[in-house]
Amino acid sequence: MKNQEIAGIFNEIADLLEIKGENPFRIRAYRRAAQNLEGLTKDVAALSREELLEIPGIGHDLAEKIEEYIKTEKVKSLEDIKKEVPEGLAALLSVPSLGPKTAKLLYEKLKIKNVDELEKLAREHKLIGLPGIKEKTEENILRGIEMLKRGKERQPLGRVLPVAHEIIEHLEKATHIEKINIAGSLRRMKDTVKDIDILATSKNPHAVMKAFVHLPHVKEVLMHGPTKSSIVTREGLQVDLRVVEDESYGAALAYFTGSKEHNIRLREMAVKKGLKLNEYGIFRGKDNKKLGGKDENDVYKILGLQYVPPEMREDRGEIEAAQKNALPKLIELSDIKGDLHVHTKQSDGSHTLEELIDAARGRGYEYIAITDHSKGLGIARGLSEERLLEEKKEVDALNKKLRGFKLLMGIEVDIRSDGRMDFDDAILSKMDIVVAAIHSGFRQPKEQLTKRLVSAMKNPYVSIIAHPTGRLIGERDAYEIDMEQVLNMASETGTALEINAYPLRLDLSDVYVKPAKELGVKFAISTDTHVITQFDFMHYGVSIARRGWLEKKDMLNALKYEQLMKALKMKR
DNA sequence: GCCGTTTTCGGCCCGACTGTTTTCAGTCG
Repeated sequence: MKNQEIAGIFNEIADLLEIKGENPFRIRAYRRAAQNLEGLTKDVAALSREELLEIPGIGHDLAEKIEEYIKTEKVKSLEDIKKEVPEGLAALLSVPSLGPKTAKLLYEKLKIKNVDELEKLAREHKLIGLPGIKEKTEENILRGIEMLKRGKERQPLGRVLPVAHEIIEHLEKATHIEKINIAGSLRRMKDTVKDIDILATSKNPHAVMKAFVHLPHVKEVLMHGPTKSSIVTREGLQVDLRVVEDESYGAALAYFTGSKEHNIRLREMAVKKGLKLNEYGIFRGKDNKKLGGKDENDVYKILGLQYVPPEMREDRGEIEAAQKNALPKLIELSDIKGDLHVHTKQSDGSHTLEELIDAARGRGYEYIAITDHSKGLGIARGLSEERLLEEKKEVDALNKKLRGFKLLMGIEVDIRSDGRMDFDDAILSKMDIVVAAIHSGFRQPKEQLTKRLVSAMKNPYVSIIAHPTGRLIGERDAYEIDMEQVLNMASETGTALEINAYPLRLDLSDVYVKPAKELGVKFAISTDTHVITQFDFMHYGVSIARRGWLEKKDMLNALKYEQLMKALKMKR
């Protein structure tokens, strides 16, 4: 799929146009088109001109550029702008506090073409004296460069969310707050986030702001205003806090939850209805009468929309669906009846079957699947055929004793580098459930990796593909696979895909979950638990599922035990 | 550059904070 490449090109054009000081609406048109291409489930290369024009934000001009790129691997207008804007200058835009106007100024006056040159001249205080630049601006640019170097990559959701909760707890203790909530991409539960946004109401915003910038977490105060402040924590996370009146809390929450693209669509709708929408409320245009804003749902209701859950607010079609009253009823944590990927101390887990059962029951589950590693994964003490069958005996015995709870006997079978399963079918057929996964050969060519997954899915006993892309956020990129082929094959063979809830994995990513659902693929959200506290990661997986528009009916482990067993037998 | 139950031309989301100004531009979200 060339979708991402073309989206990248449109974003690049937007960056360059920005430096050129072009019409901001034209720039936005490129960005919006890029965003829509990224979220597109079909391959643009396979679309006709008419179908291209149906994509929101794509008109004749951009459709032509898409076709041009598919044919020639180039977009001439981009090559042309590149000749006008010096190479590397666009990279200056990635420095926080430095925008297109300043970038252009720096190039024109000082011939600065990249971040290194910028840093050198800023340190030598050569920027001071340019129009609109004095000591403070120079300091801010240097600080921006530091931030860029330090916090380049986005942080995994699972690392940031606990910090956010901790800060909220501290704030509530330190000062008088009425309501407080997480907003931003963290509330949308994106798999990685760049900063923490918090929204609160209070009778005394000044006191809240003061308490905030003096929290023990604070390493640096970036901004300290009467209703809005920003700090950097010792972990290097930026936290923005905004305080609003109770009357505006809902509108503000909607506004600060974003996404930006979702908000822009809402405001456009408001304008068309003769209304005005901002973080203070939703107002009638002619006399500015406030129509709502205390509750978040006011905004959606008055715009004639269904309430859109935060995880869906990405402008990936949720607004159109909400207009038609056709939003899916998203899966919830309470729908989850069990965990289908769990390790014991037989392989690389830390607990006995009994301990795992207790922990699972404590979380209200009806069942869990025991899926230790297979023999090929020596490093994880993978089980031989004999040890596997021994474990199965134990599981059978426990199942006879247990009341109101079931163990599924399973295996996380390794998909070998040639695509064969680590156990033969005779063994796999004795399992209730088979979870297959790639654990090695991540650097094989795309074709080979795809072939391995396809061959696993064709095996009648393989129920689920675990962590389908193998990524470890911030540590290891996903291995390369032909995702379209994998999704099609999952649908065709009736093999479910795992949404691995381990915070560094969150794999399959929500970007692929939605297109997979549209193909009819089934899913399982699993924690891959090795230590019992990891059972609590389930909610991260549920969030990814919700971001992918999944419902209860899409999920294997939302089924009751009997239905689940029936579903698992269907493929065999 | 896109888009049209007010339009095929003229709109296009809105406000806080900072640093530089002396009324506002730039940046950010």
